[in-house]
Formats: sequence, C-alpha cells, structure tokens
Amino acid sequence: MLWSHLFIPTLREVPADAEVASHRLLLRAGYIRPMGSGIYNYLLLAQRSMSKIQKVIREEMEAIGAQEFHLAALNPAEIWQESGRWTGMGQNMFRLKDRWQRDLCLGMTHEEVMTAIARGELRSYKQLPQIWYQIQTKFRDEPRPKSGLLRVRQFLMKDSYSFDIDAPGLDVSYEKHRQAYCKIFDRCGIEYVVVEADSGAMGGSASQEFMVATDAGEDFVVVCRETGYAANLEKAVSEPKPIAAPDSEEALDPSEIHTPAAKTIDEVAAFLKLPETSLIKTYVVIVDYGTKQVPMLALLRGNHQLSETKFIAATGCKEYRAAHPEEIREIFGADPGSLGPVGVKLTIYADSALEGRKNMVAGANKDDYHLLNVTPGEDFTAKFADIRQVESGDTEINTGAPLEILKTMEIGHIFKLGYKYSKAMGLDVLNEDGKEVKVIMGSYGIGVERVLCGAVELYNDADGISMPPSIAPFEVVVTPVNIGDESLKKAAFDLYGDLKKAGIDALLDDRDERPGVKFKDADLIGIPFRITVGKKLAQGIVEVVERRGKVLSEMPLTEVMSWVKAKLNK
RNA sequence: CGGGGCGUGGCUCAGCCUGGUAGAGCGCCUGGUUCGGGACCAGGAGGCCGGAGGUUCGAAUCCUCUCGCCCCGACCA
Repeated sequence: MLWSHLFIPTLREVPADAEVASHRLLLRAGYIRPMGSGIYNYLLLAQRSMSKIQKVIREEMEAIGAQEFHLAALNPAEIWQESGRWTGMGQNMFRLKDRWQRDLCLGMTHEEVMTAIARGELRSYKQLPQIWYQIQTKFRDEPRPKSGLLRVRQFLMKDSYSFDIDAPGLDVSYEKHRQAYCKIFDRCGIEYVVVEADSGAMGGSASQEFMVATDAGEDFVVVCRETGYAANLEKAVSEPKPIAAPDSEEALDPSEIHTPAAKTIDEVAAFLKLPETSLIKTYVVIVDYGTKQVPMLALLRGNHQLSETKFIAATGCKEYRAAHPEEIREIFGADPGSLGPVGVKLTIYADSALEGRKNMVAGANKDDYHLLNVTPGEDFTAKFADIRQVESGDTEINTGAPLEILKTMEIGHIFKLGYKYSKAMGLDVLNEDGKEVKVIMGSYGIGVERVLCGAVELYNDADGISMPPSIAPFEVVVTPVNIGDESLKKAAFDLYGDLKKAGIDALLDDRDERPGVKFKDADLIGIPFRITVGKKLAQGIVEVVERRGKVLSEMPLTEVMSWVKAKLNK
C-alpha cells in the first residue's frame, strides 16, 4: 500500500489521557481512536494487526479440528435465565428491551448460546467430541474501563467450547487447546507464562491462564524460574519464609501482658521486641453460606496476608467480608487490635504456617492486652488450612527454589467447565449403552485486543512500538529519502513491487515528507523492517534497518529481497 | 459505589484566583527556500471556551445544576 493514500493519523504529542504504554502508543501511532469510555474505533493499523492475530488463531484452531461459528450477539434473556447468569452477571451485563418489552442482552460470553445450539442437535455419543469456536465482539458494562484497550466495554474475543462424552474426553480437548494456545502466542511473537488458575465459582476441575508480564496488568502470578512452577497468586502455594526467631519449646501457659496503644502487628511486635513471625494475626470475618451468615476467625502468622480465594475454598462459602467494628465489639468485648483465638467459641481457621508453632503472641480479647505463650492446637483448636497469600521471598514447596511474583495481564484462559451448563440447560446425549448422559464441556478464551496490547507493552521504546513481524500491520516499509528524486522514486517503487510479488506485506512511504518525518513515523507505528533508499543508490546500495534494537546495515539493492525473506522466514 | 483530576481550534496547553469582545506551540492550507532522524520564511483558515440555568451593564473567568473523559480504590465469567 502507498502511505500517501492511507489514513495513519500519528500524533507528535502524547495524548493527555493515556497512561499505560499500549494506550499511549496505540493512540499516538494512529491505530485506534476513542469513542467513549471503554469504547474504541480500530483504524487501519489496528485492524490489520488484529486481522493477523485472528488469522493465526483460526489456523491453529482449525489444526485441532475446531469449527468456526458466527453467533448471535443479541441474546434473549431466557437462555441466561436458564443458566442462572441473568442474575448472576449482575450489572456487568448490557441489557435492553425490544419494542414488545421483551428482555434481551448483549453477549458477554457464549456458553449459553453454544449450549443452546448443542442441546437441540447433539443426540448421540457418536457426534462427540465437538469443538466450536467464534471470534466476535463481546460486551461487558465494566464498572471501570481503563488502560486503553486493556479493560473495555466492547472487545473482540475468540472463545471456543468443547463437548465430550466423558472426563477423559474433556482432558483431551483441554490439552489440545493448551497446545494450540501455546502455538498461537508463540506465533504472535509474544512472551507469556502459563499459570495454574483458580477454577473457583465455576466449579470446574482445572483452569490455566496465559499471562503477559507487564506493569499495566491487573493480576499477579507466582513463578519459579528454576522449577517452572507458575500459578495465579490467588491459587499459588509456597513454603513461607522461615520464622525470624525460634519458638520457646517449654510447655508454658498463656499469660496476659499489658500492651498499651499497641494495635497493629507492627506496633505489638515493636513493643514486645519480637519479630512479626512470632505473632498471630487474627481476622474476624462474616462468612456467607447463602442461607446463613456465620462469624469466624481466620488466623495467620503476623507477616502473612489472607488469601481471599483460598479462604473461600477452605470454608466452602460463597463469599465473606470483614466484620464491622461494632460486630467485633459485640462478639469479643474488645476492639480490633487486641483480638485473639484463646477462649473463643467460634469456628477458627488457622493458616498451615501456624501448625506446630509454640508460645506465640496473640490478642487477649481485652483492650490493650495480649497473650504470651499461645500454642496453636493446645490453647485453642482450629482447622488448619493453607489460607495465606504467597509473598515474595517464599520458596517452592518441594524444592525450596525461590519464587517470584510478577504483575501480569491475562491474554487467554482455558477452563474445564464440567457439567455446569449441560446440567442447567439440559444438554445430554445417548451413550453406547443407550443411556442418557450429560455432556461435559470446556471453554477456552483469548482476548484479541489483549494480544495486541501485550505485544505493545512488551515491545516498545522511546521511539514507539516494535511489533513482532507476524502481527505488525505491515512487515516492511520502503522509504525513499526524497520522493522528488526520480531515480530514488523509481528504485523504491520497483523494490516495493518486487516485495509485493514475493508475497511480502510491504508499505511504500511515498509521502512528500522530509526523511526525518518518515523515519519517526515508521518507528512509531512499529514496522519491523525498513529499507531506506537514499543517496548511495547511485552505488547500488540501500540501508536496511531492524526496528527491534535499531540495527542498521547497508547492502546492495540486489540482496535486499533475500535479506527480507530470511528475516521473515519466507 | 467512594476519592481525586480535567473539559478552551485537530493535538498539547496558557488564560480563570483578581469578570471587560479568546492566546501560544504543534498540525492544517497557499507560495517560496529546503531534503538522511519530527526544517525555515511569509501569508492564511479554523474556537457559540462540554451543556443548561443564575449573578452582573458585561461571564471562558463567579454561583448552581448537569453531561463527558482520565486516574486511584471497591468490583471484575
């Protein structure tokens, strides 16, 4: 394509509203323009990149036998009511009424639609397995759209759904997807980690997320560079850092100590001249089992944080919240800051890091007093479970290898759904014995914009974006230094023509601009390779530049084609 | 939903406190000189100052309401 005819509205100045790199650069480089909060228009460059990402996805999905559908984005309320998500999705769902006042919504994801299709048509185990997918716009009324394309209200998602006769079948479909996803992200040229994820409320048995490490992300993951362990922080397990001072081994009884004005773990530790690891942290929580709400204690070592996900899993509750100060006063007769487990009648969950500890310090349930010599299991009884969040400095459970915490953005998620939708919506087939059985499902998503954003977040510098060649809007740009010079112009057009003939996605910067402007623009939008046709053309020499790392070299014009092909593996 | 910030030409922003007929740089158009990392000179176009109401002789500026956008927190299959 000829740049002079294209709409690539690059900005010299940094747009005021953009904070994260991908947002700022996609705006500046003329990929996108905002329409509203969390709503964007994708211009030429974004559309080309997104199309290339989708092409990769389609090829790899087809390679595992997946079939592409195009589904209704506008959904009747009924199917969502059947699955229970009409209410379950809450405010995040865009809802509307038609002229007859019938309830409709815009699809946020397509488990319901896919299941509705399947239950009408799949009748026999002979038709299984099936993998169906779509690449379509999803709508979510996010409470807070942010960070450019990272969290938006309308976005392109590839999602596929597998239907199998039994769990081993699902394992196969799941594994196919895992491998396909690795190929997809590898081919898109981005670095990622695959982490164990919480399958939580969805009730599935396994789930993994594909994450890109970036400060723009919203998730944390725990990785071990030595063993390859990787898990979402919500789910990660670890060996905690060793305690800072050994426990006394004597058989001592709890004894009160006056701790005036010492409320927080920090303050109590400082007052008693003990490390935080010798203290027990006591949380009072109200656990919601749906039918009833129960106050409980959650105990942690002084330096640890409660993991919300693990605590919910341990208690088997729907959700929980911190108790209000009034509730605490009522139950304990003391204020937060002096609470502890001794003598408490409530159910107590204690983190496994407290198991086997002796003579620790806990609140006395009496304002301004703590107890010394509190031994878990002796001075109070508790259910021990891993309910703490991994922190940096922890080590891998079996190997003792160091763990690292990374901030990441989720680009893909694979999930063993199980029977949730086939049960709720009545999807069953006849098995070999002629018996009706529920179909077991999996669901697998990729955020297309997030792949683009991930690439920009990972590969950018002061000059702009450095796109991976496979998903760059163009592979090569040919830049004649002066379009007014007929010999330069002709050589550039010839080279451009040859590249196109060779199947290379080339762009010719035929604009009547100064060279500096063209170089800056090419760097900004992130075209991986540039061929500059300039003065040395007289000697048959042109300059080739790799955007990533700014590697410049000169070579005879006659060698350019093979250089480009080699760089692009074509 | 709680907290903070911002709406002035296409972009970045000044002007607002202390009311008096709207500015700069970049971009855009015309002509000329230029041409290897966002050129220079000259001329020019372009803004009901987010919207509504109020105060005032007079409002971008003060007051009230409202809409929109960004950021932090809460939330996030």
